[in-house]
Amino acid sequence: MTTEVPAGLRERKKARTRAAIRDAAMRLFTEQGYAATTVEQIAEAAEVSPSTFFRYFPTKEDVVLTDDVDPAVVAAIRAQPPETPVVDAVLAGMRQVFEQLTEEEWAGERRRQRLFDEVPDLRARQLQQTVAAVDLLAGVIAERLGRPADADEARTLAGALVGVTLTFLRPGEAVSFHLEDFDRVRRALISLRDHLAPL
Amino acid sequence: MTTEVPAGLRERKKARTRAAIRDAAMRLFTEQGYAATTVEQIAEAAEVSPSTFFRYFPTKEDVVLTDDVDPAVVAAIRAQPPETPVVDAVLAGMRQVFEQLTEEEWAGERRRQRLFDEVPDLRARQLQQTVAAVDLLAGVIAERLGRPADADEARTLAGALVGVTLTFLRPGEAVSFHLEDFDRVRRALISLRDHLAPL
DNA sequence: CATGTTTTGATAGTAGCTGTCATTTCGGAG
DNA sequence: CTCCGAAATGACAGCTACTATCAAAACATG
Repeated sequence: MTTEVPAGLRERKKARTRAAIRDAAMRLFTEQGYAATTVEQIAEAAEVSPSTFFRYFPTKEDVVLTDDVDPAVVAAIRAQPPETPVVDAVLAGMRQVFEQLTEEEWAGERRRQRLFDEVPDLRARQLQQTVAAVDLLAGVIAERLGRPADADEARTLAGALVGVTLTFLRPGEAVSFHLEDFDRVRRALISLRDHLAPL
Repeated sequence: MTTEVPAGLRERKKARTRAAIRDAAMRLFTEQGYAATTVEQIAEAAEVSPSTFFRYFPTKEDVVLTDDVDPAVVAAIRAQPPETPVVDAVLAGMRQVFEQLTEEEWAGERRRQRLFDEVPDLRARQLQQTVAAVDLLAGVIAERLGRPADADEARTLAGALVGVTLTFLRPGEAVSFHLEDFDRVRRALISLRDHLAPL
């Protein structure tokens, strides 16, 4: 996402090492599969010691689990004009971020997604991140509604939105997230509203 | 839940062994913590070999992850009169199942929940189960709506309902799920509906 | 009781992850 | 440029979850 070049030589080398490890790992994962790739192999391919690997990534899983889009989405939502209704602001924010992704970033995302679909452990972890995203989202929503951050109202809306989004991000689903998909989400939300009418 | 006594001696012994392992594990977990308890210790406490442990539970995590309530909820929803609106049927189904739990079962649930709150790995796995529950729920909802099982409409509603429910089952929340909590969920859904109105 | 099947235990091995400590690499002060 | 303190690295040892294999024991059935 936002690629800021850090100052010190040390910092830059660290960033390079980190990238080298991740690139090597992703390459090996796609070549031979996740389970079949050992940390030792990754370390060797990245020309570092296994110790160093674990200094950069606490677990083998974490190599795949770097996610910068969620915070970006939150920022984009926050940037929407305050008179926009909450749900529309959320949809617009998501849409903006996804539209700005470069083709290369999309490719990386797709590779990651494929790994998630294949490796149950990774999938479990990703879900955890998703749930964390609910908190983030609930925070922004609460802001917009002028409620305290832990208001039931905000948390419910966030939970429902993420729940619905999850529904469209299932394994096997093409995660393209272009205009047509947003229409689909919108339609889904409308039908949801109608089902809630009898309450 | 439904405790059916199996016929053969072999089956009964297997059930007993399984229970012994789980009981020993849960006891040790609460005594010394999850991470600090090794499979070897559990096996010893249950008077089986480590090999046997892994025959009964594929991973250490699975000892904690036995869930019989989700299917029960689905069955209860299915048992609601067909003229009841979907959302009400779901709420009623959940409520019935939770009301039928014995105090002992509640205690076990609470212990499990505490472990989930403490151990991130377990939490991740539990989430995965939750997502699987969305599928189950979507199935029943589709039935009621007379739609195909993979209809967006059903999946959306299921996703939203589970998402909202998740919101009220967070770490730190008291998972009592009695009448007052159901009112809370209902109110949350009503506010959700109102926020979806502008669409 | 004799048979075949299922369950179990022992053993050995792999790999993820942690901790420690000496060595190297880097940034800044003189 | 040089020296010094701090940070990064690598080598090593160790623990534990998990797998694979195979022989022994427990059970079911005739």
